[in-house]
Amino acid sequence: MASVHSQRTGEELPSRQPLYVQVRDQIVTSIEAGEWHAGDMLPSEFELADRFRVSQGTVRKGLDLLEAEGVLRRRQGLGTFVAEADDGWGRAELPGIGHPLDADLELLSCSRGHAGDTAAAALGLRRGAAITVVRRLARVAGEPFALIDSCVSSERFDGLDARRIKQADCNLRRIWLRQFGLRVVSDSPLYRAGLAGREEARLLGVGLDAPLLEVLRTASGMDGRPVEWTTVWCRTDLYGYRP
Amino acid sequence: MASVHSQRTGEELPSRQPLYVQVRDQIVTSIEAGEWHAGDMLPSEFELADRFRVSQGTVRKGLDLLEAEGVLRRRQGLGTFVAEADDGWGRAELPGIGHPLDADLELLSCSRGHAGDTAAAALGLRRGAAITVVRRLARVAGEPFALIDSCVSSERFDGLDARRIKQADCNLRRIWLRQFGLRVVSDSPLYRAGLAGREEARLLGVGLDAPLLEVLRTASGMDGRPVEWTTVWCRTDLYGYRP
DNA sequence: CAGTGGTCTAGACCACTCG
DNA sequence: GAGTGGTCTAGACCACTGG
Repeated sequence: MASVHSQRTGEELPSRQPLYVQVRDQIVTSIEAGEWHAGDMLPSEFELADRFRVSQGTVRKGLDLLEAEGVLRRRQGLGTFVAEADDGWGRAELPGIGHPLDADLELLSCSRGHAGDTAAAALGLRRGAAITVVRRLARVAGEPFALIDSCVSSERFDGLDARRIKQADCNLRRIWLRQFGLRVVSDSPLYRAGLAGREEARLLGVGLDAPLLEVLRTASGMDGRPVEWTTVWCRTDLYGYRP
Repeated sequence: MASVHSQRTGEELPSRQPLYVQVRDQIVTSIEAGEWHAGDMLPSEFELADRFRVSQGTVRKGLDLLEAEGVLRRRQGLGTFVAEADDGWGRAELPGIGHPLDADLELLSCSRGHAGDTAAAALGLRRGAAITVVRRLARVAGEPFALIDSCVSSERFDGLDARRIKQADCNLRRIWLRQFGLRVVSDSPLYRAGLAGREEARLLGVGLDAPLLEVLRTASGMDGRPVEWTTVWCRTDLYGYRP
């Protein structure tokens, strides 16, 4: 990797990235291309250094980035592994110091629509652009906990439908990665409190006007551009929400 | 810093920390001891390397940690600077992509009490231990936005009172640092949604049973032990909450 | 035991900021 | 130009894991 241009097809990227960032990007690209799947062990740092024509320390710095982003997991004496794509909707947790609880995801709907002002701004689309809205329900111990609406550009994720989502166990990030070759990372969310409307109350099993936690978040691809806009409506009478 | 024991007074810490962690700890200790204050420039990496008897790369790794924790700020060509202690209660932000808004903090009360189960568990104290509760109000553009209750051990923060808090512009972290020589970092918060009680409604200027965002968070010292337990009640009808 | 990641060093060069 | 942080290298040794 003596030079960016010698290995890239000729696109761009902000002029000149440090080598360790290029290493990071190359590894993400390889994962997105299907060279390594979730659970696979990556070549050793020295092998990667050889492959990318950089020193082992530079490879390590790139791997450090990816571990911090949750893309890789490393264990001393064992190796570096590709992490399972986390759906990233959040987690339920008991307020008194406890571990995150397991939740089951259920697909409620997958429908087409047009971007309103908020969604368009969040996704960098023009107002009225075609979007696909995926509505899911998260259950904890069988009880409804969160209603999750995710919006993506219909153009970018062409062919996204209920069948595919169910096949992927309702894990959207897994679909982005395996079907569309795109690994995303969640941005920092914005939080609000609101009251349950008719629809939310029915789906979450709470009374009308019950207090609900609203979590607003975008997720961006490796290039930093937002590709997913998610709103979570969360009842927190039993559990708290941990990002 | 050939050995931990040669420079430590003989306490403990998990057996044997890496050198760069020891560098990090030494620097925090120096800041807490008042050697460098907020805004001060630290010695260069090479000077620090000389002082700690390690290589410049090891110093850098320690500084990287501190920058990630928000303790230091570094600017290429300029130097490394001690960051202002951030109070860490959070920030208000307009839901449609915008910057965090400035908030004014007002002290409502500073009172003594006894730890309930939650506070005791969160702070690692015994139930009923003496605690000091600081209640503050955050205003955005003059309008009440958040009610912030912070609990600390009265024993550890002996002499904490309203006068000191006002002198520090209601920035508690600044007091922990300057008066008690302790720099803390916020842990990941837990979120809930609730309804405004009589007290919260009055102070925040919302109606009874208005939806409020509840943020629960501990903050821990350099040694990882929790020292501050904060609950934020936040009205989010106008702005969102960003951690 | 061999192979992995984790730490540490010494030295080089670059990019930025200021006077 | 002098001084700073940012990147990169090559090589060494340690600590952990598995067979």
